[in-house]
Amino acid sequence: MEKTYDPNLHEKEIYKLWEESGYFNPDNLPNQSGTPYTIIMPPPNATGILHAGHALFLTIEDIFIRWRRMQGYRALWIPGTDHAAIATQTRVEKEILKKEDKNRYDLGRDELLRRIDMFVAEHRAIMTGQMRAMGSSCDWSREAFTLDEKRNHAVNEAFKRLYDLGLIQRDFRIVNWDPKGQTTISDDEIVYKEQPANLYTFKYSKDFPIAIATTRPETKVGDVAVAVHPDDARYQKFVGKEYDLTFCGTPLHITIVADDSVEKDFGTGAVGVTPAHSMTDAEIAKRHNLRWSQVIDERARMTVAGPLQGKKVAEAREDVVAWLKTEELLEKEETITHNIATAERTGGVIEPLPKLQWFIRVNQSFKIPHSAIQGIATNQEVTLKQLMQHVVDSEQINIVPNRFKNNYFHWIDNLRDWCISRQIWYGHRIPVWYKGEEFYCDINPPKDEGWEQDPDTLDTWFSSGLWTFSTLGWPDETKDLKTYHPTDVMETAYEILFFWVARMILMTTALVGEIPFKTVYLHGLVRDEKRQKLSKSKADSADPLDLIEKFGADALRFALVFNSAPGTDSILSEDKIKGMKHFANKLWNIARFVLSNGVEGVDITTKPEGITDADKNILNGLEETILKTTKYLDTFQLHEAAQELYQFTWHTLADIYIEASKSQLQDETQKENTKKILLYCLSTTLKLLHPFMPFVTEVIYREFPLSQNPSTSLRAEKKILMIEKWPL
RNA sequence: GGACAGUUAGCUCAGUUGGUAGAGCAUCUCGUUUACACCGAGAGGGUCACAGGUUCGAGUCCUGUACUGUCCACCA
Repeated sequence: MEKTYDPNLHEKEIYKLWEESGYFNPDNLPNQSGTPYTIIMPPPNATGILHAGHALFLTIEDIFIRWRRMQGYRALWIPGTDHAAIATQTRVEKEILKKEDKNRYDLGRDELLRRIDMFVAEHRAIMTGQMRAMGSSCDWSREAFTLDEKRNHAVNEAFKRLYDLGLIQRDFRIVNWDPKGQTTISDDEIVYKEQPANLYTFKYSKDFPIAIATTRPETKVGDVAVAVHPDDARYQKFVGKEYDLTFCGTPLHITIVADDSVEKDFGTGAVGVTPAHSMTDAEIAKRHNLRWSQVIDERARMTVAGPLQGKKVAEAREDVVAWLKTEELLEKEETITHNIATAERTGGVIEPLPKLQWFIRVNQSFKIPHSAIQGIATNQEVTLKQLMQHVVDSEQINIVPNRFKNNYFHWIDNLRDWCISRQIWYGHRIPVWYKGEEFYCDINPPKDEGWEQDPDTLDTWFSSGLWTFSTLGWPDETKDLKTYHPTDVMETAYEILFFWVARMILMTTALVGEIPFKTVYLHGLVRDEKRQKLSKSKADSADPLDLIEKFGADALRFALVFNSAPGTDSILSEDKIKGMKHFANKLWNIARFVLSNGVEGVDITTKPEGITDADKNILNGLEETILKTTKYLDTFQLHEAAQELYQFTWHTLADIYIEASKSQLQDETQKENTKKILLYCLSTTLKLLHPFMPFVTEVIYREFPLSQNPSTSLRAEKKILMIEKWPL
């Protein structure tokens, strides 16, 4: 053994040893009667490469998996990647535009998809390489991709079943339209940005009795009503009256309505209702049976006949304001700050538009075809919202840390129907065909002629929502599905609780009639030394591979979990990783000391007894560390487990007992027993540390004399630490 | 506007049923010994944001205040 531990000399070889052992696949584990234990990896987006944040989730999940595997569970960890529809297409389109000055329509659907596939293949290869370098003991034979053939099959089947249950419906509604990306997006893909804006107060015409206020005067050519609060004494006398007038060259028919949603104290207390270009206005319109008048198109240009026609909304706004000034209708112009809705991926300003789209109806009640969920019977009438609430409320699913429950329930309370159709090309095509007014929804195209498939694709979260069971073979009744579902832990970032976790719960309860997972473990964000959020879009984000090269995968892993609690953001500094590299080296040298003391033939199959006080103390200390580490892992406190192991290994085993052993080894009456205790402590410590620092512990274990670890398997010459029995 | 966190040693953070304040890094002193200088022995450093309250006892529970951060909603 060299004097200092050099990770680069060993890691690749050790990973190969594990991979070739076949034990990443639970079907090959020696204990086939063990309880199944499952984690499905949150699939990273195929848009980039992994950063330190991904390194954190890989580490945490690998710790759980390795620990359970050592405990004799049939531990399954399925790796995968996400096609991330909008994110990926946007990314590739940007690149093509920059390099070739071409847009998606110049290339055409087939060519764009071919380019995206190439891009994705390249990034998937990089990412799986990174996962291996981290030491991830996932089952590569079951690797999945959200857009591969099996997952596409699951998506089509899921769509059809939900459609047949009446939970998916095509409807003409106001949706979030991204004029830049030329697609609809869901409420969750909106990012609000605070910006100053002008709030204009004016009347439609000289004769109109009520002034209204708006930041978007150009939309007023689409107004059909003015809404006031029912209790507003100023306006009560006008309610029910109708006015015909001409606004900026456009004839308008305005009805005065009373609606509770209007705030008396904001602006003039009266709202110009534009049903076609505002969600809230559409709701008012619905309540009062008002018609819609669309005046803006998909390119954010005015469609209304007259002077504004064809103009961009920003220009039209200036024109309308100028007209108001000329006509002396403008009463007030003030600057306010307000939140502007933009698309998460393209940055485009959202234009609410009425469109015919596909929706998942979260408040629609249906008879659940099958339920193994406690408190929900097969064929019971439920809604998706109720299912999502029930499984968390009844604690069939636990969230760690618990405080995130509040967020979850709050999100569900505010949840509206989910728009799932997208006008982008990359993704799962909607399995619906049209012929005139006829619909055909099935997993395969209709046999007869004349049908045309819906050109749209599905929101990427639709396929991600199926992830925990589509990776296990659903809709087929596979052995995997029976064995490994529901899964045990969903380990992911708290950021993604709504986007993803909630949707997995929705899909799984409705389609499988089970919970997707028993525990949701949420980790925090990893920030760099400047407290900046790491993200794949930033070029300067530390590549885990660089850190591994510099400090070793074990040091990186230990630094990521050391002293950072679940659900809490943490800062990863090179100093911290360096400290953990020192720890790996310390362990290495403990091993060098123990193994250089002639331990060949020492029997550690039975637990040693202490002779001296030092002996007794270290054995007690070890016992306590075993108990504590196991308890901490059981309760998802990895940071405490890591801390405990660090303290024991360095400051108890090395600093105290090894020092004491030096004199004991000189004493003939104590010599043999001391060796036994040293070797026993080392061997046990390696097992306890293995889930956290798999490489160095495995390397050291291979240095044990053959007499200590003869292989029980045909697959290896020596026992593999990875499948040794956990000390408790 | 609503919700949730955080505020503990110079820095980064732990501290789960309330019981005499902890770790890593950094600092200072000493030290070369069957492993390790990526080391050892030792030391300094905190009225646990603030103000009340409950309690024999509060970093930990309750109320309020201040600052920082995050999420959700979104006002036309």
